[in-house]
Amino acid sequence: MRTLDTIMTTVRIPEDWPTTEAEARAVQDELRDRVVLDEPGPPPGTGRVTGVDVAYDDERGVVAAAAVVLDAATLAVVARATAVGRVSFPYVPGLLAFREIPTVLAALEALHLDPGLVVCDGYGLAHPRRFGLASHLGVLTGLPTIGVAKNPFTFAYVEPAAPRGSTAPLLAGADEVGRAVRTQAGVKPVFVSVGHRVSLDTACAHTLALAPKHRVPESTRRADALCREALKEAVARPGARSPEYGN
DNA sequence: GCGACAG
DNA sequence: ATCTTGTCGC
Repeated sequence: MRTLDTIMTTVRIPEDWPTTEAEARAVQDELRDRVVLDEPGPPPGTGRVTGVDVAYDDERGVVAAAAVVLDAATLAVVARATAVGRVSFPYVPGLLAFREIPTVLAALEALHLDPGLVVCDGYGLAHPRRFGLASHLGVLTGLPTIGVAKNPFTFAYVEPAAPRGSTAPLLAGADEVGRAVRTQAGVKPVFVSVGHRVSLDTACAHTLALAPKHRVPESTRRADALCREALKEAVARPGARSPEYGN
């Protein structure tokens, strides 16, 4: 048995990618009703779960994404892919998807296998316009997606009880837009929301199953480590993959 | 108008 | 996200 290969690719930002905040918000308003909310989603502990994450070198305008596929039952790594490109949008709260999606899409496509449930680092429905990164990625790919964030963003939440597995609503006014999930006893919860084609209960169950030893899901931890590696490599050896990172 | 604000 | 040393703990 040899080391698992990592597929590496580069990104080209679409010609019609939004340039201004107004354009980006318009895209969100146009795509938001394509989110599917009436499917339960894949059962936890079966099939595949894929973590995606992105790392940046804003000085050089370089971005790297990683997609790591896990066996949902064992959490063993099944496949990995990375993509490197140029930053496509500045960080603007509420518009994170426009900064992360081109590179994440390239990494997912490079996988050449069904990713199963995609776990994003950020939010889905818990978003000012109910269309965060996870929902956006779901609509673009048709894949079931969820968002697991490390911070409550602008939302209010009730502190979950101390035991692992405790949950409490994440609130936008009176609406439960997500859930605070305690993945480790006595440790700050993570904030789970529905992306696309998955129920909130299923999203929370997957999150708990993916975090048996750490606060953050194993999928996200693996993707985080891999995209950082890819970014280092890309900055150290520009053009090693293809000229100008594809752009 | 001012501050807060996923990554 | 990223900048950053040492340090306590499994």
